[in-house]
Amino acid sequence: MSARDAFTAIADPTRREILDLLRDHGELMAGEIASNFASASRPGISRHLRVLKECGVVSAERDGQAQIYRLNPRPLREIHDGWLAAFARMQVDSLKALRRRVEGPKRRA
Amino acid sequence: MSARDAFTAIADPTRREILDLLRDHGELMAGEIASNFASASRPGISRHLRVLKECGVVSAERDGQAQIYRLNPRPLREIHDGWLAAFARMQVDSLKALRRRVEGPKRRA
DNA sequence: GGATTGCGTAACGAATCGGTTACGTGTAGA
DNA sequence: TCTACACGTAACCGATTCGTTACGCAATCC
Repeated sequence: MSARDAFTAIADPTRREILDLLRDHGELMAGEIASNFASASRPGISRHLRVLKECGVVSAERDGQAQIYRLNPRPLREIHDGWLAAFARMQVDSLKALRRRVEGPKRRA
Repeated sequence: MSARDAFTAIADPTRREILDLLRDHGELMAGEIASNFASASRPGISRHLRVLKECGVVSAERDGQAQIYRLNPRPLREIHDGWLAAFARMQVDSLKALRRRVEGPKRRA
């Protein structure tokens, strides 16, 4: 159970879809979430939900027999504002790229 | 060769470190990159570099016997400005959370 | 030409992943 | 209490991941 961080959470496309659903609907029962997927069975979704919970991007609450899942956007925003921001700020500087292409590979010691 | 997207690229902590190095140094030889890791051997890093290249977040160029790697920030910025932005915009609305805690779980049909 | 350097690849193994079916458990309702 | 429902978990499977060591190949240096 090593790398249970938000990067792991969003690495899988099915989990990203789950997060999309929760973002759009606010909160959803486990079954409601599962019924949105033809690509995976209910137990499969259940395990994705557990992973998402372990990664801290989702929280669950019992309500009778229902299990209500809710999004916790904080870890995602931390990625957005933290690690990823440093790369998003980089301009793709096509001038520099062009010069590289014209002049050929930069010689180094 | 299924999911070779930028989400896959950044899922692994070693690959994130490689991207950090390239962001800080502009461009690096494969060996220079590998020498920064005690946790992985040179062939291991070489394969990470291949994955990063397949994910489109890195480009490589031959220069003599050196292989020069360079960052391509565009896919990362696309994640930042695209999918992740929708979650980053969500405020964590602690008032709503408090109300939920006070009133108990929201009853649903 | 022969040795050295830089780097990729093949082959292998342990661990994890993502899916399945079958089952167990707690709550709701008759 | 008996039944139905919602959900999680166990067990199993094939595929992938991430690390290793051994090797091959092209370029450079003497």
